[in-house]
Amino acid sequence: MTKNHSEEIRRRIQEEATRQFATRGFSGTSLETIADGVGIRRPSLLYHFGSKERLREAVLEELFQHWKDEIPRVLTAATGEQDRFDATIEAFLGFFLEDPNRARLILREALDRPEELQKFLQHHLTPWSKIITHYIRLGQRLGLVGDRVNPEAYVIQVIVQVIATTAVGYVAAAVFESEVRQSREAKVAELVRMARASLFLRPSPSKEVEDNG
Amino acid sequence: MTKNHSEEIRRRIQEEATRQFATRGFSGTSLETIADGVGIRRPSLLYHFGSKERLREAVLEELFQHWKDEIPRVLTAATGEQDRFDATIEAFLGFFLEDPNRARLILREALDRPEELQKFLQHHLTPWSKIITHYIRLGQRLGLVGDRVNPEAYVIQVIVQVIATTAVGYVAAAVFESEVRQSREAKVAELVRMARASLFLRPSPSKEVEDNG
DNA sequence: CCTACCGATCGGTAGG
DNA sequence: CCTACCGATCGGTAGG
Repeated sequence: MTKNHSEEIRRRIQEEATRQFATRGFSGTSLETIADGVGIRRPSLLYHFGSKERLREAVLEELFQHWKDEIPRVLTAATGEQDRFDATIEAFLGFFLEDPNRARLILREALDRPEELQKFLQHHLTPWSKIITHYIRLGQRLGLVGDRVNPEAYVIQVIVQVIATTAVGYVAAAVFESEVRQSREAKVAELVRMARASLFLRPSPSKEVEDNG
Repeated sequence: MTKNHSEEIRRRIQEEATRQFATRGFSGTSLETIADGVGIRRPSLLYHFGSKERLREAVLEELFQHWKDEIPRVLTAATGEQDRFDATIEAFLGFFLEDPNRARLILREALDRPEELQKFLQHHLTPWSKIITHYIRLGQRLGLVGDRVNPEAYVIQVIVQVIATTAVGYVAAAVFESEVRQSREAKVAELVRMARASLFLRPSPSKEVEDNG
């Protein structure tokens, strides 16, 4: 009884905190405005999360856990080279498009606490990024991927690109007047086109391509 | 005499504020720590810049002015298609590589005050970004640039990529262990390679290419 | 350029 | 889950 209600209010606090931390930043958000958003008083919030710092940790932990759960589901799915590329980048993009605040939180962590984010990336993402570079090198041996591609640097660039575009891409779009301003879909489509065109040697190979003589 | 000294201390305050705003954010920085960094007291700082908000405006104005001055110098220089591409992206990248805090400040503005940044981009960058898309369309007519390139979306993606990579690229590099971690140069080289490979149809055309029959 | 001081807001605690 | 209260820190002002 009490427990269900307590978990529910905890969830609502964490949800509100996620939104406010993402849009105004950690130091730009006060516990007062979070409590207001939930409809309770600040000391009540502090009963559920002992301190502002603990609330921040809970928000990030949920985000990272969600991300970690998503990765293996994606990488183990697809089969062919092109297939694998499509599935990976679409799932990766989809995760952040589903809620751009995820990308904003990560970008803010990269700016505010770079060392801590690096530790998380190193411990939880390294095995998976190594798998991706392994497949890129396989593609190079098969003659599908250009030799001038630097697999590690390529993966880093795509990660940065996906997160930055979903977080603040709409702001950058203001370099054009509204008549030609690009929709979110157009920007995402161009991102995928660029990632693909700068990886594969041929524009859109069929799945059976195996002979490169 | 007094004026020279006053201008000098103003410069030092602005410099220190630029560094602290970029690394800790506007709301994460107190006037006290800025004054400390300069070696004066907070009320003395407030004599030069009437308020924290005015200091922020001065910091951003300097950055934006510097950027605006740089653009025409670059775009009017180069001649050929490939030349123009190299000169533009190198100068654009160089501006942020020279001081990554510039990229961090812009990224923070995009997160903290998106509407204001959009206004700046719209008023001061639109003419120049239109020139770039004009040249991309010229390249498409000449058969040098692929038809599937969306000129506006491409420009937006490259802008986002350059700023995000120079601001926080080194953090993302932690997805690999230190043995294979990429140097700044490797990441920048890959960024340029990706931008080029996803724009031009042929890998590295010679400069004299003008006949597309 | 300083010291001294201001009200407002911050995160957090006591006690119920 | 609340009211009442805490010290610390915030940006900013007075006055010299």
